[in-house]
Amino acid sequence: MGSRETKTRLELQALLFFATNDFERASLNDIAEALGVTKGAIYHYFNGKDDLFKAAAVRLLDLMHGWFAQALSVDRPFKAFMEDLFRIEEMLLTASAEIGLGNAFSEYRNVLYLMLAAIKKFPELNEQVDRIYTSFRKALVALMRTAAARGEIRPDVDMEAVAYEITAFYEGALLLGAITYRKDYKVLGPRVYAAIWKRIAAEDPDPKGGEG
Amino acid sequence: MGSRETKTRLELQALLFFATNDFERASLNDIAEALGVTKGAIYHYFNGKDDLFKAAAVRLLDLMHGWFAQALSVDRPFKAFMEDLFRIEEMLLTASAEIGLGNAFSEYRNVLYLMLAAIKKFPELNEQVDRIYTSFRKALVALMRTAAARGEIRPDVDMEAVAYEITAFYEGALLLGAITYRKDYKVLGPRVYAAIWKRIAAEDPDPKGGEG
Amino acid sequence: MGSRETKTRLELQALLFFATNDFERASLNDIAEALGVTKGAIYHYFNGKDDLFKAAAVRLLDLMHGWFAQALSVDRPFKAFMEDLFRIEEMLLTASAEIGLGNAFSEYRNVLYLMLAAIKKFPELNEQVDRIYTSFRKALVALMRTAAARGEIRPDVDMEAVAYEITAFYEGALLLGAITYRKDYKVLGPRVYAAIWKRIAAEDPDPKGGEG
Amino acid sequence: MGSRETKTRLELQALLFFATNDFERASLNDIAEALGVTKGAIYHYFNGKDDLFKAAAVRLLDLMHGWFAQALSVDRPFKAFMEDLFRIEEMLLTASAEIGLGNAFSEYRNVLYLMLAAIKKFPELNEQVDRIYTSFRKALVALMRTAAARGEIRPDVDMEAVAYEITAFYEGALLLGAITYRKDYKVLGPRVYAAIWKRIAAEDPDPKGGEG
DNA sequence: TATGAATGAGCTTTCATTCAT
DNA sequence: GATGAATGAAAGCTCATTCAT
Repeated sequence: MGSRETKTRLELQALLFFATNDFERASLNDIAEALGVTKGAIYHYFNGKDDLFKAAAVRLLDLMHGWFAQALSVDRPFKAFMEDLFRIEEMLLTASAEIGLGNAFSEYRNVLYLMLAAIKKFPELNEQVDRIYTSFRKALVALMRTAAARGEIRPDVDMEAVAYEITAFYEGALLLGAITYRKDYKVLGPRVYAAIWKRIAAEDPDPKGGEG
Repeated sequence: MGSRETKTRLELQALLFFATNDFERASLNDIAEALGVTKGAIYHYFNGKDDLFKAAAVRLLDLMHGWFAQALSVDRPFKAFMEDLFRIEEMLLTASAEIGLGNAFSEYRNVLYLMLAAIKKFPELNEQVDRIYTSFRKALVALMRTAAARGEIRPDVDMEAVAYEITAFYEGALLLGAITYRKDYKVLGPRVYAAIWKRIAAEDPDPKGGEG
Repeated sequence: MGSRETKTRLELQALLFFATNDFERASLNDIAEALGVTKGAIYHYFNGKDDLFKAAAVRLLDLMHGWFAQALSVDRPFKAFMEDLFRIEEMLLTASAEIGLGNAFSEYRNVLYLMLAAIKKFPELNEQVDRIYTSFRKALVALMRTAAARGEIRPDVDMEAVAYEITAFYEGALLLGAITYRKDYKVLGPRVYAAIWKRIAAEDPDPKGGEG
Repeated sequence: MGSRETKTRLELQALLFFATNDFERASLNDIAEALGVTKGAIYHYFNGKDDLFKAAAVRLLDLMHGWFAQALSVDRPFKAFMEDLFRIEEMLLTASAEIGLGNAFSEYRNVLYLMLAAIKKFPELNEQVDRIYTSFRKALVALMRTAAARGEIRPDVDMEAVAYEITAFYEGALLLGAITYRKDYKVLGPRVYAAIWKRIAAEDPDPKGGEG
């Protein structure tokens, strides 16, 4: 196996490891063992512990970018997209398994903690994170434009605000799930999106405007 | 100065320190210096580095609980409350200064990182965190009930879902601010809340239902 | 309670504590707690941790001296004395309880370890230990002289050698009990002493000289 | 030099060091310096200070087992064996030098202290110690059987009791030498064994049964 | 390309001792 | 007489990193 492939493999395995192990507390011995290689091998491919972590984090951000892009690229009704948002863990599992990461990301919490740890340690990653969320919001706006053109949603919607609303609510719901261990978002998330949908839908299905 | 007061002072000073210094990366030497005591003194009051961190985290959660409770206890129009939400950093600054914590919490990001680090390290804190957010949402529902009784908002609103929506969006907006360093929430947050308000307000100020 | 009495009490309690706790591993905090006083109080009466230990050890040697002297002072047949030797733990228990030391010395092992630790730490104690064993052997010889005068044992016995034999065998049996946790001495000790007795008794009860 | 050899070397050197230095009082810095390696190297091979001590102690017990076995394996008259017992320090010196331990064990006291400290600290070593002394006694009994078959000692001797007597007296004599610093055993030991020999010898050289 | 023994700086922790009260 | 908060020196231990092989 060539050098490039080995390095990639190590990055993915490290990502897998850091999904469930705190970077600062893990020793390079632990990491090497988890990766099935020796410490020396790690120093062949990376400039040290920090470098390995950063490489793994960059790879995570790349993967997230791909996952988000893929989730938004499928052409389908906007409503269907919104309904799918909280199937994130299902999506993560499928995506993880596809690239050999197993079920390390079966909990979004792991992704969130890992991302936050990486950003805190390498503030320069903020740029990349920013790009991910900016493009996510841009893609949402694009989706809404298409949906408006198709007559799915009203054309006078403040699409930028709604895109931000969806993104922030989505992240917030996952964050609350991460810090309280209650997956309220599985139940309440769809209800909230239904309300948002009602607000932006082209034809109000309930002329009286009542909720619930 | 008695033992109890000193311990409390150390906890608050540690909280202050951890607001801007990563716990795992800080050595006990750094911490002791920042606290103006010797390492031995820390061990006199705490069972070690971790114990000090946990004590500081518990104190933070207690403070957050108090801040939230106070913010929700003032009797005023629901709309005014919503408009105030994103003045969090102002509120934090005032509250911090009051208890001698200076401006360590001038950025909510610091609070968020600290809280997440503490929860990851001490999962048992989840219970306390859960209590904070649960009571926050309950207080929101109570506020809405009062508002409905006063005729401010529509009585048929799914208050539970709206409370969750506000909480999650709020946290998500702050989280996005933390990981991207863009304070979009200062601009977009109020716009989103305006849209939510329009949806639940007793009298629709825009009979045509358009946004923006 | 006066100062002198308190000091004596502390020494005895420390002895009690060191009977089951290794001196080097015990912290002064542990000791103070076990003694029911504060560290400061210990420094009132002693010059520090080592000084306390030495005082306790000296007290132990004094007690041992007394126990040995008492055991040898009772006027009775020499054979009876030998038969009693391995009732040491019974004797220790009685003696300990009498001076308020409870059952800390229910195992001779504890006495042995404590004495060895003290001698190793304070080689000057060797003199006192030497005196104890020397006087034990001298008392044995005196007992044998009396016994010979009474016609209990043969007058041509090499009393010094027998005294040494008894002493060394006795200590050796207890040592083996301490390092192997097998109390063989309870069974085999009396058998060995019976053989020794047969050798020194005035009238050979078994003219054929067979053992067992 | 391979790992296994280095570990063994460290264990033997540690044994050498602990023969004359109290384990609890010695710092790991002292030990590392004496072993000619860094503290890190010690942690490379052992799980800490205690682990190193235990490894050294186990090695000592192994060596003792070997020494005892060797001393008892030579086929010669039982009397000659008994006469040799108190040449232990000579034997130790020879054996120590053979395996590169120099003259650390020129005093049996050192062996005794080390063994007692190890047993107190690691009670699980008792099993191994027990095996050593049990096999010592068994070997003594076997020697006596052979001697009886050869007509050296009387066949009706209670061999088990005599084996215990010899072992306990031997250990006791060495213990007294250790705690009083008087090597009485060098003079009195042989005299006592002479008396024992007279008791068990096949032909009583002194028909009148007198001692000395 | 890969190893793992060895390092040493710096970490967390312990604790006998002091001293203001 | 007695306290216990505070100290600081030194302990045991960790670990990223190096380097001879």
